[in-house]
Amino acid sequence: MTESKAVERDPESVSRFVEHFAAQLVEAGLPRMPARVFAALLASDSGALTSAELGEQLRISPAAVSGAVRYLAQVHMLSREREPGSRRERYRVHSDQWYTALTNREAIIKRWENALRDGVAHLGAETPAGRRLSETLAFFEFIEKDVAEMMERWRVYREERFG
Amino acid sequence: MTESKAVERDPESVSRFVEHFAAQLVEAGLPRMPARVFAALLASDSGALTSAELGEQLRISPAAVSGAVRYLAQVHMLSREREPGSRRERYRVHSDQWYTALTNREAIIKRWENALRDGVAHLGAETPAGRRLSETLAFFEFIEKDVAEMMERWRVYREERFG
DNA sequence: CGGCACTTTCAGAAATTTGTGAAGATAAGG
DNA sequence: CCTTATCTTCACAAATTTCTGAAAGTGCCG
Repeated sequence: MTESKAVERDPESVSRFVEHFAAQLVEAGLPRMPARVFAALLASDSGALTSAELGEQLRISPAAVSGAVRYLAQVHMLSREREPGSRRERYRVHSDQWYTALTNREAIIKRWENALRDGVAHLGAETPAGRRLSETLAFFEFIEKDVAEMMERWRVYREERFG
Repeated sequence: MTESKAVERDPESVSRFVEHFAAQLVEAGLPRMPARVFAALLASDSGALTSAELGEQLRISPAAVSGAVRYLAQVHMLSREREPGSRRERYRVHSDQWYTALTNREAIIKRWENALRDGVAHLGAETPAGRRLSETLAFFEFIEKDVAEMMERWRVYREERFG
């Protein structure tokens, strides 16, 4: 080590990580601003930042912060906290919260399942297309149950490894 | 039943399903044209259609079909088949193929993991932010292993239910 | 080889999405 | 109450994405 102190938070280093990780999230389908805001929170020491801090660090307008935060709250990747005795709000990532959010394609999958059931009904369960749809549907139903169990296993594992 | 015959493929009915299901896929982040093409294939009896058939059914230009197909092939949601003795190509959904494609966020997750490892290294494993990143990384590593096992269970289950 | 039946590529028009500044709400503190 | 700090909403400019028609490949078949 060339540094004598424990690691200092080098803003540029943090920023590099934030932008890089955000880019990966964007590639996975998250809109740009929400991705950047989320990455910034993830890389913060406290796990929570104010709108002003986010705006400054990411060089974006309050309006952009507001929009990104609304998006993230909606998909449960972040929660809002009121700072008592101030109108300043604080946005936080709760680890568990966002794990579930990620696996919480559940709502989406539910709607896929419904659409598929419709399809089977309209096309006829005994047609080739109907059968294909049925199998797809069965896949999602299977996955859904199993994912729930998997998350349970993760909670157990996490408990013993991270307390 | 008012119809005497087994179910007839009512084009309008098929189209309704296709558009509806495609809409759900779009909401999950798939681009519009690929979603429509994929849904059309899913709802076809043969499970495979030519470019011309797709263009006609969806009322889109050959160029649009070409673009959508390229996209879907790239993410392994479809395979191309040459019709022997013709330059006509046939695009097919293989059931299993697209299950794996869906869970094949794997490639994406790999890159997330790498970005997170970088982050831990640069921010310091013993900082609060570093620890948060580590835990997130552990989550993905855990998930990854477990998803593989889950897919194996699905294959077994599918075998016995659908042959 | 040359025609034909398809497919892909490309440049640009049209639609959509994003981010901003400015104006409007909300509520704490004097 | 009025001021001030903070967040949200809105209308619009800018960037990006999506589709199309037209032109250019590609390779089967006579």
